[in-house]
Amino acid sequence: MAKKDKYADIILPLSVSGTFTYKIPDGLGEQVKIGMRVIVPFGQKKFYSGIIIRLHHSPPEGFKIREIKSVIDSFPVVNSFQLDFWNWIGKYYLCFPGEVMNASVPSGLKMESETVISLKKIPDKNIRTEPEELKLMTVLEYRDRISLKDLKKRTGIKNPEKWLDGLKEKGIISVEEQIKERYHPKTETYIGLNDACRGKDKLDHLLNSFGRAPKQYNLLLAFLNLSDSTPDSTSRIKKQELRAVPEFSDSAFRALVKKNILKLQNREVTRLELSEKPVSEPHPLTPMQQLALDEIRKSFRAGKVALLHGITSSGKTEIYFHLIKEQLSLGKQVLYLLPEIVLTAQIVRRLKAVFGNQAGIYHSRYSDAERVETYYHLLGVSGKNSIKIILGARSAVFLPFNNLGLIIVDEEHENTYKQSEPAPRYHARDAAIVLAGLHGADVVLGTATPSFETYYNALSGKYNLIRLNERYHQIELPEVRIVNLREQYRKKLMKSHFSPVLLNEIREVLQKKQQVILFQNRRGFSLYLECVSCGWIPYCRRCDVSLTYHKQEGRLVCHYCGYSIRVPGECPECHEAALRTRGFGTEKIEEELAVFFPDAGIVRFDLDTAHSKKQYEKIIIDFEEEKTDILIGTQIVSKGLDFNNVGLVGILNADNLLNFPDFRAYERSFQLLSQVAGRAGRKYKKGLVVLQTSDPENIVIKNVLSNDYEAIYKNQIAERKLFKYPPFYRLIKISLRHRNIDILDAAAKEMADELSGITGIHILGPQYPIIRRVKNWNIQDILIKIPRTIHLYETKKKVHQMLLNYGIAGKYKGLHVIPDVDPY
DNA sequence: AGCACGCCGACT
DNA sequence: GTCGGCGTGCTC
Repeated sequence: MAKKDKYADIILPLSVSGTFTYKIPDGLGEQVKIGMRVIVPFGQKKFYSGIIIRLHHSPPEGFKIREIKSVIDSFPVVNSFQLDFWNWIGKYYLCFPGEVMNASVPSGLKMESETVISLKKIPDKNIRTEPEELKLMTVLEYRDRISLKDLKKRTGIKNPEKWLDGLKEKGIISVEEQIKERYHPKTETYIGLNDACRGKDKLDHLLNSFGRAPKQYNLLLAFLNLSDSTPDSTSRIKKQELRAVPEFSDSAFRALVKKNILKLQNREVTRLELSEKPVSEPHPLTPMQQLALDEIRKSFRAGKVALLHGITSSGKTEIYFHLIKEQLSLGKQVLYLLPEIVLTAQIVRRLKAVFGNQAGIYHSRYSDAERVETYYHLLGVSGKNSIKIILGARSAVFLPFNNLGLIIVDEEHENTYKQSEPAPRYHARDAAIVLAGLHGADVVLGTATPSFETYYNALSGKYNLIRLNERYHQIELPEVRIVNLREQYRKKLMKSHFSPVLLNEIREVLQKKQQVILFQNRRGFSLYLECVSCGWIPYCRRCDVSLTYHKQEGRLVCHYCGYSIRVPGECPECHEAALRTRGFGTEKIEEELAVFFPDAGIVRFDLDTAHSKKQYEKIIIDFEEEKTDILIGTQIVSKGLDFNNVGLVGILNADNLLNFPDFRAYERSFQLLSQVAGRAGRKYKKGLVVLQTSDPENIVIKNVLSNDYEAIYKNQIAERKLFKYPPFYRLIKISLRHRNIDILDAAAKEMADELSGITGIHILGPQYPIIRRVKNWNIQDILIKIPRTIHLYETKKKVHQMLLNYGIAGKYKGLHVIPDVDPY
């Protein structure tokens, strides 16, 4: 009786529904385990690394089954907690397993084959060849192994397959699929003294033998010095250390190696900055903080999520540190989530000081290799196992934890926790709560301005609410002064975008040697061009937006698709006049401020100027060390940066924040404005906030002024209930895209009709979004509202099935259907 | 997601 | 007439 064949269900990193089943080759039956990576053939020529999620004996029917090519790992790289978590993400956020895998596994651990062409022999020159063949050969003779992609780029031939087939037939080239490993451990070369040269006698003898090679003699002496050696034992030193000494010469070094006096050794080293020892303790808590900590513990014992509602600078971080320490002493892991933007040197430094090499960092500004190493640390791979705490951005929820005791979600209300592109469109705060459930771990949500969903959960008793109302060192809350823009414009008092009040206060604060932060919401503040004569405005060819003027490059750029053109010399429409700039950006404010305050150090802080981790940190450190006086920035400046000497925060225009057409607009405005205001007046000093708006009577502005979170919450929660929005209803936004607008409209209408057939749910739309065309894709949105009273997963399943049918139905070919659960 | 196959416009 | 543009369907 032949033994039963084994099969594996495998997730591949693709946006397709379901998994793929492969046969496990007889010899590999014992090796493969769930969670391991394997290489499998896919389609005509490709190979991918996929992850095994199920092993079984039932051969699938309906297609020819192929075999796993090889097993990559000797241990699972995805554990069972992760697989359960992936499952939930897919089910809740209506996305495919491959999409979840893509978000979870660092790209350094993913493999994909590429076509590689190699030159086998140089053909006879007098053979008649086509010009394409000649071009290909020229490149191939220069680089005799090259990927198909590169070859296409270098020759400019779009479809070289035909010519390559010909060359292959003639035996000139060979074509193969090659799988590249992307992650390589970092190594450093260490230098040691060869054993044969050890001992005083041998060394003396050796040193005397360099009569005609003084450079080698000096270098060896320098090495012995550096390596702090006795004649009998020399420690190894890094090659780069030796290279730094003045005696170093490459030829002498090579000679010493060749003579077997020095020996080289490659050692794997970490890319992570792991400091060995903690150098400080968590600060002792104030009585208020201690009280809060006790309350948090009480919530944990009751199995509830703790919401720590602490005003700015009430010292939430210190409470976290005490909680972390507790978990570590229990041998548990901790996940500490922060919104991307706040992951600055400040908090990283503090965490490392207190927890040493037990603390690891994980976010998108880290390199691929660093991410793989952190991932391996959590898996506990060969010697890498020190990390117990992860400080990370949203994607850190996917790391291979196996023993989580606590998850902290700081600045819980931040919308950067929600991923909107690409799938999985998950919310890290919500996902973290589910993840904690899988591990039996506790959760703390911390914020000064809770999201209304979270606050609702706290008031209804689902979460436990803990208030922390006292500011550190009894710093007083800043004074907020409102400037009525409409009135100021009417009285012609405005100087560009600055009211006299704001300019005066800036001047005064600068005189007191204090610093200023100016906040400006980016939306609606880009610079564009307009024809002086006919009013024509340059639009993107492919998107429904005007192009933004970039002064430095002298170009007009589309912020949605990247399309860019040079600034035309005259209006292309009427040919009568030139174009002039309209609107204003942070650059312009910087320019104007420089005129008003020529002696002040002004710095712009937005995604353009803070591109890399380095630039970003430099701006912050310069401001911290008071090398700059005025910081102008977008939302970036509102996020948890602690500065000590900010006398004034100016909000240039709150209007377009308030007028944004979204049910969360007031919630977000309040959060943003109070967070920005909170930057004013740290450490013993009361600060001032100048808020410019043309709508001073607005309820948000009123409550920012009185710092009344409760009031704005009560107002908005009533509206949410009335208009059927979260937290009373769950939302799914379906975004439909099609090249052809008529097909799109028809599909959207039919889908909305069909969706309304599902019992219990409400449909809004279809409607066009604000930007109704991006990259030549026309867009329509349908909003589904699901009441809390009906079964969520059954409803979602029905909806998802319907959506999938639209994707393939013959009638609406080419329709893209993108579900976004709990959209922002 | 990539890759192949297949059907139409624009150049030799 | 061919080349190559893109739209469509499929991958265990």
